[in-house]
Amino acid sequence: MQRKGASRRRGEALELAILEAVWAEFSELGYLGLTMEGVAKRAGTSKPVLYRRWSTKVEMLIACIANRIPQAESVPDTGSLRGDMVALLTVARERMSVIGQTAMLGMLTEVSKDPEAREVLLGGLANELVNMVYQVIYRRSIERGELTEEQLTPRLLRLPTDLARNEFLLFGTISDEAVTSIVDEVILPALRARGASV
Amino acid sequence: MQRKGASRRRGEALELAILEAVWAEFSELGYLGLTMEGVAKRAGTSKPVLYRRWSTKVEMLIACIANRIPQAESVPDTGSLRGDMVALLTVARERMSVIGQTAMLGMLTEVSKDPEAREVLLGGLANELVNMVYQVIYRRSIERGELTEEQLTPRLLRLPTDLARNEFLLFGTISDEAVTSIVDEVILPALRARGASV
DNA sequence: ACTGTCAAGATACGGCCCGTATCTTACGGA
DNA sequence: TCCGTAAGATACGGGCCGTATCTTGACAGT
Repeated sequence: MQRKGASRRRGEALELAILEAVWAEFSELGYLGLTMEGVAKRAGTSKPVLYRRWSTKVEMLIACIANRIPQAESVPDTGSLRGDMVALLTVARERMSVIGQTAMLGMLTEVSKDPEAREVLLGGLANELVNMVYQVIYRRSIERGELTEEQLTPRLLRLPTDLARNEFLLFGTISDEAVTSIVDEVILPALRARGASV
Repeated sequence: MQRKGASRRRGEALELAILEAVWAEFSELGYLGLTMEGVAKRAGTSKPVLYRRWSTKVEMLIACIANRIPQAESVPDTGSLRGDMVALLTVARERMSVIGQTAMLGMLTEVSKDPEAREVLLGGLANELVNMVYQVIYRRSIERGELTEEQLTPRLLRLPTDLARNEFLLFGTISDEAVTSIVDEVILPALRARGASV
């Protein structure tokens, strides 16, 4: 289409240019306004080039986001479980804000038909946070002697991320008040009742 | 379009026939397959008739669901907070299953642009369950002397519904295991840590 | 019974985007 | 240099959108 004088791109250079265009379109028009045609035009390429790589818009967007949010930044060691947890939820909020409410809902929608795709999505983005809960925050707390391994369950590991996600899917944002009430009224009490001294 | 010999419907009779058609289309084709054109054809009417009532597909579906799920059945009194809570989550699961994962995501998507519409959706369907938590389950528990009013917070009232919704939005279903782990590892412990004897 | 009003119902339209098929053309490796 | 492969352009049928227009039936008031 465009790029008349330029040389023909291939491989990774092309792919990055496309993902760049995906992000630009997504940022300007939002998830609903994101179209294959628009991306192709913006990237100076054509639809078949996109469909050779991704078969749906969401798949493409997931690739784009995975490319933009490579690694989760670590959570600072605040010295207390409460502080760490607040910091984690803040990180979660920022990561979700980058994606946006509509896009998250859209991804879940696409992925709801295909359990395998769900694994990719949840395993890739959400589990990163869940793992951080377990491998960083709770581990620090165990080392401080506040928790024991046995007091933790898979459900408790998921809990912070689940509540943050729910809040974000409903309201498109996570207020400071939401963060503190989640931590102080749910997470910490649930741990205490299992014997933790947090 | 169709209904050649029949008399022309008006008002409520027409409206109910349309909502019937919405439900039929939705059940057969799912949320993504639901279209204004399809509904119009199935109801034996035409698109303008639909657009005179609802401006979007979701708005129409919400009206349909509100019509189909009028009142929440009450939760049986099992004699214990744990039993009541399990029963509530089971009711929540059934209500959500009727709607379906994709439709719930779709509704949230449409509603994400319009805070006012969100109030309608959440206030109408979700709050029904939240109110049941407060006005039925917790109240019974308070009467049994297990809880006091002061131990409850808005966040704790929302908690059961929030966790159920999150589970359903992610997986499209709420397993028995999910129900019990939510109750036994999160909700009850969180209450106990605040002084409840449940 | 007559008539005016209003919504039902039918149809058609431009538009957007989908997903794919086809063809030419450039790149890059052997 | 030649050849395979993928880029890039284009065109297509199709579906659904949302709206404008028109006719016709139902109902109410007199």
